Amino acid sequence: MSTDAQAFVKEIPSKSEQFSDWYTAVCLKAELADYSPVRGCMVIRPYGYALWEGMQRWLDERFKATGHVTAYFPLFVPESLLKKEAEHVEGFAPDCAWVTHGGAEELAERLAVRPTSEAIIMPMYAKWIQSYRDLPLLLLQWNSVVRWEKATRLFLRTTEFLWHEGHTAHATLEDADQECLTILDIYRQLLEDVLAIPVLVGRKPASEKFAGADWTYTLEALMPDRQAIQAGTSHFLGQNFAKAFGVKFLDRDNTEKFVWTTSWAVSTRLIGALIMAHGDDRGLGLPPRIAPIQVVIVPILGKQPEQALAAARVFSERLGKVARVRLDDRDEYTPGWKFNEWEMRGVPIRLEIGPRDVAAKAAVMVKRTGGGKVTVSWDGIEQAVLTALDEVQRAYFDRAKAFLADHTVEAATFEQLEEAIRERRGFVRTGWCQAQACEDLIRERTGASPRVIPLDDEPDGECLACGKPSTAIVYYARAY
RNA sequence: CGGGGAGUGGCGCAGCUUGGUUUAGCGCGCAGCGUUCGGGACGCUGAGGCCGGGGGUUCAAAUCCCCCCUCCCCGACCA
Repeated sequence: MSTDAQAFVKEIPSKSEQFSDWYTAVCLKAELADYSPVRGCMVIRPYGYALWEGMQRWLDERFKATGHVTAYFPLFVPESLLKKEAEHVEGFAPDCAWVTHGGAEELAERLAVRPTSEAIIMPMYAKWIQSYRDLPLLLLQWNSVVRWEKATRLFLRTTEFLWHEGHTAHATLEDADQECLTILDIYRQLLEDVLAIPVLVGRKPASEKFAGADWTYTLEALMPDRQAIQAGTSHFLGQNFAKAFGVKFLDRDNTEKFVWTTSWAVSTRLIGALIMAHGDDRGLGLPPRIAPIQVVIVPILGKQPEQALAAARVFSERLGKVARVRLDDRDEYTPGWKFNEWEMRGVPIRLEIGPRDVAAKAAVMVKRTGGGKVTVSWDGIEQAVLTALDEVQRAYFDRAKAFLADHTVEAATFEQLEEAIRERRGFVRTGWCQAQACEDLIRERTGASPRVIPLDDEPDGECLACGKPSTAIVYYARAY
């Protein structure tokens, strides 16, 4: 029996020793996703999709509260529209999937399957926006986009992926920039408060900005393999798209002006970040605020299952009013099997209810983050569970935050930066003169890219590449 | 896109080097019945496979040759 258990555990590779294999195994075994018959495209299974729905619900509430409304734009982008903004087409056209036929007929103009939707949305904005009274226009859509990636990984990079994309138009630069920052902070809250993933918040260096943007704000998280992952972006598009698509409005002063636009997104890639951030050798680990099942109740059935089952049902109903609860009353599996199964699926809290508990009017509670079994009495079990859920949420965040702190280092010299990247220390904080040549040199010599220029960090020291006084702080890392 | 590795019942694999006693096997899982149930239970019975696809070589191909597809891992580029 114990040897079987060991054999089973080995089905999930070690997270610390075989991170990539571990990641793939967890995605598949926890039934978050599966491979599809289409190259590069994954199937998001119900348990994985429930994570996405959780993010959607949380975000949608904030988007609505900040005045955004949801719309839907076409899947296809005519090539002529995609080409209107020069930098944009250069960035995205190489990775587009193209529709060339409708039925048997060849199309006069081929259609890109949207890699992002600016180019199909802007013509509509040109039509809808006439006056400053039409601004700001705050729209978003929930959709999928397609980018013909060469190498793919479940959730982290797939040919088609799900996201939302916000597209807003404003009368002034300041309004548009403020919009970017408002969204950025909503994203930060999603990452930190819900997904328990601490992030660095800032701007992208020019080389990493969105194709067609003036600047891009970003959230960068550090994964356990010490690679950075871009967790969300908010783009200040300036008047680039407005000018390319002729989106103008008549202002109060009776002069015609181009609008200022933004676009922003987070994708199902966040599910990948979530898996990597909190899982362990037993499988998935889910922060309670995003866990589709927060509490699983496992009755210990034994010879006289009725009593334990009856108590479990009562708990299920009571706790169901304050948390997302699953009663696992399947009689074809033993309790031990279920314990392992639900741990592998990352459920934050488990309650066991057996004959002993019924006799003592108690239940055994176990947190996914550790601490062993504790006995809780039936009275006030709701409060005990809610407290435990908070503790698990905090434990994940604290752990991730400590990891980030432990893997953020300073580099005062080029050699230190080189070594920190080579040794995969994580984020490396340095000064930078913001010259492209210096960035290129560092990229070439170390393999690291500048991930983020923090918003709230004053420049100090010198640029490691050229020795001139730095004009910005930048965090380097290897990245997904 | 380079460099490695892999495709054999649902999953994990063996068989391939040296083609033929292999009727393609093992473990897990699955179905039925019974016994079990506080950390991946057990017995009995049973179902399930044109060996990734296509071409070739041969009396004979899971096994040898060629082409293609897909996936995984390690690197270079992108949410």
